[in-house]
Amino acid sequence: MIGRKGIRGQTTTDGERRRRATINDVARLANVSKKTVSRVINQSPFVREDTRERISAIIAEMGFVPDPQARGLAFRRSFLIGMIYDNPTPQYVVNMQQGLLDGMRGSGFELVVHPCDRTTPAFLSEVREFIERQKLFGVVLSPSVSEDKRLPPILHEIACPYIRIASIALDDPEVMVVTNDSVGGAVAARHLLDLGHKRIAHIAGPSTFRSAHERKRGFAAELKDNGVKLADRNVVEGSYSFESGIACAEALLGRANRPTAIFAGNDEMAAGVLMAARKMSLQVPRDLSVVGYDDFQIASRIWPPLTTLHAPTRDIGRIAADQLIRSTSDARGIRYDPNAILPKLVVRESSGPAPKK
Amino acid sequence: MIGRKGIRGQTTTDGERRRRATINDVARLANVSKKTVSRVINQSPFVREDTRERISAIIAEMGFVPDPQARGLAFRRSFLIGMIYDNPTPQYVVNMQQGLLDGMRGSGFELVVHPCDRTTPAFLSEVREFIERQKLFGVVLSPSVSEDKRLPPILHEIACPYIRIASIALDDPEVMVVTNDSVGGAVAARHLLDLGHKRIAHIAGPSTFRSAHERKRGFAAELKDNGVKLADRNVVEGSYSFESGIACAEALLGRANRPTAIFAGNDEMAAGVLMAARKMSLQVPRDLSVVGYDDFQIASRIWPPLTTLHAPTRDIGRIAADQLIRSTSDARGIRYDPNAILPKLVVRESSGPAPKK
DNA sequence: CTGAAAGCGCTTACAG
DNA sequence: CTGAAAGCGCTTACAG
Repeated sequence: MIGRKGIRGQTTTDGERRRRATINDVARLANVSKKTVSRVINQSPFVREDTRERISAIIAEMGFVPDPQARGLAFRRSFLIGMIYDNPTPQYVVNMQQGLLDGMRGSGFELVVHPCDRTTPAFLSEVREFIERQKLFGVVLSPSVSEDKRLPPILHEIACPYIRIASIALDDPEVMVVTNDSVGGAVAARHLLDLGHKRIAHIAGPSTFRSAHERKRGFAAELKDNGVKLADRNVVEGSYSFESGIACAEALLGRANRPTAIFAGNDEMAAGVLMAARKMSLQVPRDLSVVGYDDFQIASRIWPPLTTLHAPTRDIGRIAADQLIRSTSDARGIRYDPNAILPKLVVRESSGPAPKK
Repeated sequence: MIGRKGIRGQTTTDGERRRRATINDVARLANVSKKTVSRVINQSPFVREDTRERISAIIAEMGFVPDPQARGLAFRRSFLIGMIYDNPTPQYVVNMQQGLLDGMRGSGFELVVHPCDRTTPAFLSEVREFIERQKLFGVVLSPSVSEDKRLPPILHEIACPYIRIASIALDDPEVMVVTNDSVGGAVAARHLLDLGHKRIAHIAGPSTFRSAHERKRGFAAELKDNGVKLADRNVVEGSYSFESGIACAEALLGRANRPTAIFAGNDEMAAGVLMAARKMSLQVPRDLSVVGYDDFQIASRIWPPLTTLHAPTRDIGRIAADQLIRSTSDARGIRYDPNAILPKLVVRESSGPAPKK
């Protein structure tokens, strides 16, 4: 080799503008065809070991990285992963994105974000168009789009790998990351039972979210198993918003024989419960215990700091990306420990012993 | 034409798997060369009007959309816009993303998100690698990466268009969206002055954020113009975090002759101030007025609801994307009204009249 | 105003 | 195990 001068790597930073190295440059230097370089890039087993090593060394020295666009054109598939979501909570969105990026790091894939509105008529065709146009490598569907029955058939039709994140297994285990929200509901119930509560209420999330149903189901079942009935009149449905939390709490707390504990379907609604309690001059947790769900930042900012269920959203994202990337390789299959992503109770100051009588 | 059967549009949804239409399909149907179709796609003026109309009609009927990957390969530039950020606040990130997507809608561009850590040694080379590898169409830099002096020269070198979002004009106006945080600081000062406060303190953001400096500068200047000095001892520096807000507030409020009003550099720190005040049994706003900055969701969830400055982050994002996309077209130049993106005071319950003596 | 050729940087399908 | 040819779907540079 005639010194670094002949090498066109993108790592050189000496002012001079130079084009990035291509597969042809590598092939020339290695004295092989570009097809052989391609085999090394794509880890084909049909390359002699010493050839592979020689080429790998040259690739490393040049800092050659294959052009994802050219590769994508030839593969008829891009190296972009789409995150498709319609979740209204910023914290969830950011945690999930972070997790996906964690799982994609070093893989050469990039993350394209795609918020959408599941209630519009154009929703399905719009998502399909997006995927086909960008020839996405795959998509991660987060709640509530992940729960839409109409999407998987379309994704199969256009041969787009996907991972669905949802509170229960709605699909083949290999394409699911299950967040087990019913377990979280059960843990919330156990916590309140342990504190001696009997008159317990629940503010559920909107029925359009599967998580709302699962959190309620786990909560009610655990209460029932311990001889405490969650009366219908003590269950009201909110929209996962702060304002709906206030309204639902006012309804529950305005009655005679009001509940001594409320499990809200998420932190935002729990914050609304605290606000309503304050307006009604109820002390939390003396007069009323409150438990939320999510453990977003808000949980520790409000007063009193909120007892809640921590969902490891970022870890879930990392696992989802990992599964998606492996789904098209030989290493397919489920590799994560489902227990690692169970919701966990975080006890703060919004829950306490049931008032005596 | 022999009916819809001969047309390979991606809008057909009749089960049958068919490849997407290409420029060749359009050319064949229109009886022109693909080069002419290409001219129509790229809005070249060198096409006869009736030819253009005929081709446009066929494109519309087929639902033909050019493959961004192939186009990108030929153009040596992708149709991806990168958002590069290191802001710790989820709400900011999501609002900004939403705004960028608003500005990109219908343009054919997609948004690739790229969080990073400005403090690592590999930061610059990593960002450069990302842009070069993906041949990004352009990038939007949000604070605090937008404030890094080292980045623009690199972006120029690799000919990557960019927009910087920052509190002051750090660059050519055409590549900036300026958020005027000093104006927000001044408005906060005026509000507290109007309420009769004299002993006023400030919890600044970290000096690594330009916004921290600008908010403080505007605040101090407005106080000074009205004969109130912001004493050095009444200015402490936090990190924009909740915890730092608590610590700084404890330092300020623990002293004799404590301030009657605190302007915190953001809502998170303001929430910390409220938490500290509560622990010290100070009533807000009776004993202490608190003003924040950002008007994120948290501002209306905590107690008392926070008086704060609303920054129209989503609008700013939309404008940034719009500027970026236009920067490479004939329609370049600044098109937005700078007044439209000024921070605005939102008065809630955390600020009130200064205590009498 | 329009087109035939060559090329963007890779991979597939086919030989050897 | 390795390579020459053709192709992915577009655009640039050059003719006419």
